[in-house]
Amino acid sequence: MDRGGDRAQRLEAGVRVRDAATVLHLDADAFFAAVEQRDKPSLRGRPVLVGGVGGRGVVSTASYEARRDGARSAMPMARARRLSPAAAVLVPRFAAYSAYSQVIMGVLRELTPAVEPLSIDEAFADLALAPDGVPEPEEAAAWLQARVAELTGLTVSVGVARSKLVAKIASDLRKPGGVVVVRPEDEDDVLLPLDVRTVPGVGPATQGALERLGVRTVADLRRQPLDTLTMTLGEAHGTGLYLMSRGLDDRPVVTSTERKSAGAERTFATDLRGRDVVLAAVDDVVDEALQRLERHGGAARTVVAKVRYADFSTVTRSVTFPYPTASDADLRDAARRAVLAAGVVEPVRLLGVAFHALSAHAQLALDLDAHLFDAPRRAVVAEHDHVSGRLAVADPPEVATADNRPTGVDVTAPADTPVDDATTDPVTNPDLPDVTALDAADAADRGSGAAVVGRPLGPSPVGRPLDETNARPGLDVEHATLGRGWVVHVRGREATVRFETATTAPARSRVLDLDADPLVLVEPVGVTPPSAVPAELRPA
DNA sequence: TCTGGGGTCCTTTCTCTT
DNA sequence: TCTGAAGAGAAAGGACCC
Repeated sequence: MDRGGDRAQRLEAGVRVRDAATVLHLDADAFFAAVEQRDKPSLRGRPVLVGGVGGRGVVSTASYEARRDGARSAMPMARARRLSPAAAVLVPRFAAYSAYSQVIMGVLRELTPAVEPLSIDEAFADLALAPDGVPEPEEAAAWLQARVAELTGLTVSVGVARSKLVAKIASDLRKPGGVVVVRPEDEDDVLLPLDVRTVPGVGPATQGALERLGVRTVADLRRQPLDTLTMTLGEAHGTGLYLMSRGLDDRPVVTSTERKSAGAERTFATDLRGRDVVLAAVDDVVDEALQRLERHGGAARTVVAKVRYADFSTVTRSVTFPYPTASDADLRDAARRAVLAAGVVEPVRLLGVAFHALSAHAQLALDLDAHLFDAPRRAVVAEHDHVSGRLAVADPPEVATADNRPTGVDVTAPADTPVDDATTDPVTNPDLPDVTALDAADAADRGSGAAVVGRPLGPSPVGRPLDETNARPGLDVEHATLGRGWVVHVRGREATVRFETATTAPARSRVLDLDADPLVLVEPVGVTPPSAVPAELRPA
């Protein structure tokens, strides 16, 4: 027997799939948009786009009404708005989604303690570990949907199968609000006709590679020899797809996973020019990244900077400490040096900072370190030159400057860089109105009643008075006498607001003079079960 | 049409050590 | 002292997911 076939046989024999459909996958339908429609009654039944509202924003979630117009996730927001001109365009409110998510995960845990959240709106659950015996898949799914609807007013789609792979595919087959149970004997009927793109892990690049092999469906994929797939897609991906095409997936439902990295990145409305402007922006991004790091252990050993230039090319550079550190100053300094190592001479579109090799405790910087390490608390900047293939390692300066920089890295700003970039750039100077974004907002507002205001938000504005600089469409606000509502649009000192919540009737928008009627930005109210809505306001 | 932001995982290339 | 092989670890880039 040929070695490839032998290997494939061993591989298949090593996978132990279950013999019954006990893996459940739950997926909340159009989650962000659905939560917005719950919390904003005037948007129910209307197209809603949630995502970045600046000139470079993309759609995170489109409601089903907006999808009917052709809007999709990951689509540039500008295009989505052209396709769905009546859509309300809102910024994401993660605090609200997180509250709804916790309720949904809690419902799953009523069913079984073995719940693996995949993201804010998706989870696996192992029905085989249900405390009171394994439930029938259809009954479990129906109960889940009813309970989630009762507590949140949202719909979820559910797939149940004997593996994560098939359960996840199944939950996607009858969205929204569907239940698909695939029993082992029916698996091939479901899997084989599917487009290979529906297999998790097959994105545009893999699809293109498979297309060149003549593979379009899962059935086509199954006909490919293992060696062909591993040579085309690499060892891990190739063997993974070989097994997936046969429904061979024995990954267990894992209830806890360790966070591997934490970071932040920001795309600027206008490309940044000049070293000082870039470094100032790095500090803002580092602040956000440090906040996230704090929530996930607080210490990291590696700092990775990402720089995306105007032409969309992306460069990453990293700095690794001899041991994990929780020192904000050290981590910030490392991030600045890594960004400089990436080079900042061209216009910068995006800056990112991520911390890797996380740990709960930073090692103490003992005097001993001075003996163990030539320079304690000093990291190494490694500059990997992919053209020459050589790695230049330099002892970086304590504080990087244009004259005092890692070897072989040109971080000098162009001589003609204006010194007042920070004061002319609307991104770094929030005092300047973003005229383009506001004009676009007006246009959207006329069509939709919901609007767009530009510029990224700084630190959390909750608790601050609403004004033109911190206003974003969809954010929650409160008025002393009119109560809670949400921002439609702010121009100058004039705010358009709808005073409505999940428990009120839809409200007309009201225009307020912020000097006479100040509004305060507030946290989302949380999850309101439909039963809390007065009976006369509930939909028939 | 013009491409977000949070992540995970994999592959390739290289260095260092034994 | 030099050379080569093997393995571990780091760095960078890329694909993918939601």
